[in-house]
Amino acid sequence: MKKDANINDLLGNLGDMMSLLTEAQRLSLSKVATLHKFRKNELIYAAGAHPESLYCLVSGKVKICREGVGARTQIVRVIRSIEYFGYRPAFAGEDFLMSAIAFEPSMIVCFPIDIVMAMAKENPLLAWFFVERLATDLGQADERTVTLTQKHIRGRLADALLFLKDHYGLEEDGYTLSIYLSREDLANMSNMTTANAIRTLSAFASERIVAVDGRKIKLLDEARLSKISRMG
Amino acid sequence: MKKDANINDLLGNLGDMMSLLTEAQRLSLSKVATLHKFRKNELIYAAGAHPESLYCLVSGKVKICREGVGARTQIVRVIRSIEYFGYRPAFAGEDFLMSAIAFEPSMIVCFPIDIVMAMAKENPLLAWFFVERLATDLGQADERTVTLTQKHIRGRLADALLFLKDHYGLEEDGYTLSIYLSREDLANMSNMTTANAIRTLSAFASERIVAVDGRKIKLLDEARLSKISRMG
DNA sequence: TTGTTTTTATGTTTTACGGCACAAAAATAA
DNA sequence: TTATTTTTGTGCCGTAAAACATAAAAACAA
Repeated sequence: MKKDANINDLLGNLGDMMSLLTEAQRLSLSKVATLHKFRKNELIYAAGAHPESLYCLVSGKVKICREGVGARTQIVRVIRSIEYFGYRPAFAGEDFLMSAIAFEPSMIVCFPIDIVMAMAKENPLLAWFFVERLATDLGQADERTVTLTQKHIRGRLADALLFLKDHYGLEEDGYTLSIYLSREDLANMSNMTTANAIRTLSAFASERIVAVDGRKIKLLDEARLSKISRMG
Repeated sequence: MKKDANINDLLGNLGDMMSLLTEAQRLSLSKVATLHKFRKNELIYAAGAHPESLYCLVSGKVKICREGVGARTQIVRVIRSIEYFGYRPAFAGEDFLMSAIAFEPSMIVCFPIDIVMAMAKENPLLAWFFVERLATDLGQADERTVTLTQKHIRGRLADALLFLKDHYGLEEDGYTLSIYLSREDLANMSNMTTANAIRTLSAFASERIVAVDGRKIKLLDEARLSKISRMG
């Protein structure tokens, strides 16, 4: 984790949340904000740690994951820029349940979470900013539980691919997912073994639903994917 | 759903949230609050409906559940008195994803959700009240996903039993769960078929981990249950 | 370059759990 | 009471997906 100096250039771009603050709050937050760089696969925070910061991903991509039974990892959420994360445990009065790891080189601004919490308890718009995000995430978490427990392997992988498209988008060609994941990460998103992620992705490729070139995945037939996601 | 009159007696007991309001807010909310009674298994709200109310369970017990793939129901959350529920979808700008159903005869106070939201956007303590609850629920939802997807049947049922104990408590004898669920409900909490819930509960009984008398379940050996929950 | 680790790929075996069928028992209704 | 529906309890069978094994390919290091 490398600390950097030119942070004030960035604070203006942390948009949605910053605009909810009073001038005084914005100023006092900017004084305690710190900028950090993470390399690919670098740990940002670890499950079990005590939360100290509110994180804002400025550039790059981040996964939030949980070690489950017998070292089986689950990717629970993924973060894109510009998105805030890492605040839930502090708000619930808990330590981190999840770890955050950079998918790719990432720049992150950190704010002391106790300061943010104190501000939220005085600034209803800031508090409501988090209400909306938590409410949305909770809905997604519940949906995800149903998906992961009730759909079959093909449906779960189809869901993961569509989710990645929705979240990180496509490249200029309009087909290629703009995030390149290992088969293992794909498996950890879809709650299956790596071997099954490989097999199922190959099956999709041979059915011309996707095209695979290493870690590049082209979604050739989103309608089929949606159907697989819904059906089985 | 039967509407009732003696609501003002109750509003004083809706404690934690009410105490966060200004005098004016408390007064104006009390004017629009309504009291409703639900019989056992009566629907309180249905998935797909547009949220209109904030619900507060005054007495009774409620399950929040989701119809999954092929009519397989999941019990996602359970509500005890006095607890607020049904606010998430409105806060996220969504319709209900879940249905709420009374486990047993229940009394519920309803407040118009748009009024509550308007108040929260002006009253940071009220907003923070929901932040804390949403943050806690989100943590539980994520944990639950790992449990349901990675643990085996015995572990999942053990979890459900311990969860029910934590949430609804025990009767005076110190052993009997103070909620009587059908095997089907137990299955829907643990993500398994009814037949497997019956089988596994019988297994626990023959191992003297629990004692079963109809729908009454005594937890004889919580340590074993915790161990089963952790191991598999 | 060559060696080493990681990732991808595919085949085989095993098993946990769902699906189905069918009683017995209990709850509810007539 | 008797009839009917719902819930509980077991057995058996099929299968989806994990576990295991092994090899090829790619990435990375020396």
